[in-house]
Amino acid sequence: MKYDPKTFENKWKEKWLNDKLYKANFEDTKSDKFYSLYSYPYPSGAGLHVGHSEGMVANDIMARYWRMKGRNVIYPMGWDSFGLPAENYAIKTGVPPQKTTDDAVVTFKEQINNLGISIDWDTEVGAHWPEYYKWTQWIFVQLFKKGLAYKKKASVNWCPKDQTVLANEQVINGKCERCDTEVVQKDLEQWFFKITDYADRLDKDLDKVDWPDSTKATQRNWIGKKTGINIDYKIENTNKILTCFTTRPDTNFGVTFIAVAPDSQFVKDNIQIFPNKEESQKYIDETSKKTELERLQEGKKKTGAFTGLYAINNLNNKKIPVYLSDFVLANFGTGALVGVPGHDLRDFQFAKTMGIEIIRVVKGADGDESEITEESQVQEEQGAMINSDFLNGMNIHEATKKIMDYIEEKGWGKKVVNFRIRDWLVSRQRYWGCPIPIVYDPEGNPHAVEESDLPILLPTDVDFRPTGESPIARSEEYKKRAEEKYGKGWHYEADTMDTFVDSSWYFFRHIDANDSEKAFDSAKADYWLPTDLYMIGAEHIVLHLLYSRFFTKFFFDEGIVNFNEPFYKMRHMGIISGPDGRKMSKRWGNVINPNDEIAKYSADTVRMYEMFMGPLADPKPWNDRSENGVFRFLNKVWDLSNKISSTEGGGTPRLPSGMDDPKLLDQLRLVHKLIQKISEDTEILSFNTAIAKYMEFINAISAFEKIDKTVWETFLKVLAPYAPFITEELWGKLGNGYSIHTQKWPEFDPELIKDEVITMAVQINGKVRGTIQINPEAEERDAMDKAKADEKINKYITSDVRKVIYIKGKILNIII
RNA sequence: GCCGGAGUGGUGAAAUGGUAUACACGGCGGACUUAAAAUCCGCUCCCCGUUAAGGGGGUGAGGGUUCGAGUCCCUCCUCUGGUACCA
Repeated sequence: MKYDPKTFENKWKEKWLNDKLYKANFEDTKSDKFYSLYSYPYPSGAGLHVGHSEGMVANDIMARYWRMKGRNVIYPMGWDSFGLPAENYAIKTGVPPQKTTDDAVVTFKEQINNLGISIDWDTEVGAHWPEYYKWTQWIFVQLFKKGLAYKKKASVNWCPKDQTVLANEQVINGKCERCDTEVVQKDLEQWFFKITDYADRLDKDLDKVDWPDSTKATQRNWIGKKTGINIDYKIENTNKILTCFTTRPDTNFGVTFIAVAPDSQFVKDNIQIFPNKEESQKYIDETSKKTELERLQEGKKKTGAFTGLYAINNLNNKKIPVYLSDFVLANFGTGALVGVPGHDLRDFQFAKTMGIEIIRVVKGADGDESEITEESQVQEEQGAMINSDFLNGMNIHEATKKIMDYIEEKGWGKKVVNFRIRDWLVSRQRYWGCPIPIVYDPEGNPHAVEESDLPILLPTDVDFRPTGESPIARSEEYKKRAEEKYGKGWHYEADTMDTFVDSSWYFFRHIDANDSEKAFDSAKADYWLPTDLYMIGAEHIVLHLLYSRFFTKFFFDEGIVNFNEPFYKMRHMGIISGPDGRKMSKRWGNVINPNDEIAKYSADTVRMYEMFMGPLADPKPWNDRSENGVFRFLNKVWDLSNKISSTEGGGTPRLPSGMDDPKLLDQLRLVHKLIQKISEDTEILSFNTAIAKYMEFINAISAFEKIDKTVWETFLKVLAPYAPFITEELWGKLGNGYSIHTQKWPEFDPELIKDEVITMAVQINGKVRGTIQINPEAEERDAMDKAKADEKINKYITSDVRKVIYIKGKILNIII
């Protein structure tokens, strides 16, 4: 009979589901556990794509492997089901987001099951389920109570097309990450989470986790920890102080101006006393009209206005003019900077434009001490100090230390650490999200909704069309609900939460998904978390991780959990491009749908091909022909099952002692080596090489007339995590009880993986001249004898042997 | 600019400092077939050599460390991901 997956894949899928074969054991809190987590997908109408399946299969192989190794495994799945696409679809078609989403979830589940992904569906969660978002709201309330959720009027990024606020992280080059529309600035009352309180820990604790270095670097970059000093400058003829943040106080003798952000607090407070008040106001008005994009596009072209104020540099009592300029950011540092045009490119550009003096305080390349007139002379990163009084001669790093201490001693400033990261803006003026559990009294003061009154359900009587105001503000039912509950004039917050709030804690809910009393059980969380393998697309490495880590640390501080990092080991799957090498897209017609591939070949083929394509993390193109190669492999596996010798195997494990059949010994050697290699490769997620080893095994074993039954059954067990369907089917056909997936992972016998002879390369002066057959444990003398006995090698030994390098089992190198 | 990652056959890719190119695809030749598909067998880095026996070269470029380098170090080039008036 031929390999015909259609006759059994569906059967096993149904049976595994009905039997709940992959149920996590929540009673067990002692065994080693394995939490296999795939970043919960957004259930889009397009269904599962090959990127999803790639990550899910990787998680699945690990889950299946560790189950067979005896660990208590949880492999949950959930839905990132709030968000813009469903809402935009509703605006276009009138179909409620609820329906679109629920339909998509059905499709996703079906597809996941078709691939044989071993999900415990009892742990399913969905961001849009009231029983889930009740607890998202509960978390908001906890943050609010601790002062970590707060409201403020802020200049925010506004997308005119989506009609909503965007987080800094969602603005790419001044454009909306979702629709590419130019983002504008708008002043609005918004809810924020105070993630900046956690900035230092978010940076430091990256040392604890096993993540790709690039991911850690990106996180660190985003957090942007900067050590520097805030220096106070007296403003001449006033009692005002202007504080500037700098990381390079070593260059302070080269300061020739101060620049202040036009929208900074200092300017707002003191514009009245600016000698050049009118000119300043004009500049402020001009710059406030610019969009983020315009500001960026100006690039090197600096603009500014002189305030008429002068600050005093305590170091040398020099008068420094104070300017306004929009290259200074109001929300970094103190919103003001000391300008050192000789040693900062931007300061140089500004000084040139405004005609400000430039002083060299660091020697240039090759000790250049000449006047700085060209951009290329601006020395930033290294060098020795000059024109700097007591700092002269020191390198910039020494000088930085020295002057920081000096300024602090004198009381002119204070060392500080600054972060690039901003508080997390969570308000969204959209419908399809988690309602913010805040109610306003008639005076407009916000109050947290009582925990017993959660969840605040999303109203259904809304008009989805965006107007810039949250759609649920126009719900009559929502208005009435608040007034009935709290009295006339009271109303609920009409904004919803950023969907990143939903996804920042879903992995906590998975381990206690049906708890109606609390968000999750602490003891369960302490047992199951942190996750043991988190697969996530490289596109999520900034926001989602930062926010999830923030929540985890908050829970830790609240005493809810005893760990402070949620994801121990994390890996990324590389993006799969179309067969033409281009990004998969409807536009190019190169989208591969896992469903079609399953129909064409089999679920096992799709699984194994996706793992065989290359290293998990690498980007790689789809290749239908290579996929066919994996299908051929599975066909061979199927066909070889007909070569089982039932008389020889008999189901009793054989040991090498007393073995009389050399062929059986050879087969045992093959399969035990396979166990070893597959275990190794699987544990380090080297799935592509593991599959190559299955293929080598099949190529080698097919040379035998008959295959021992025990050997074959061992092979099936070892293949089971990668190809769950065919192995289950063949396992049963050989008369074994259901299910192969609950079998114990075979252990290899160390005696059987040793080679008796290996082929060793022999080098003469480092050049390979031949090979010898030798026992890997043999001594140097044996190796030399064998080498000399080999005519091809011996003919190169033309003079006295000066030195011999012999490494057992590796190499013989003869130096003459 | 800054921070990552990567450059190996026609292609996807393998190689704890130890025979570079495993495994697979594709290609070529053969078997089976009326034929095709499927399947099976052989060859397949480049150059010289008659197809052989033999050599020689070769992992983006150039240096270095080493008995020995795709792998480690330095300089550079290219591609790629992220990020950017962050003081």
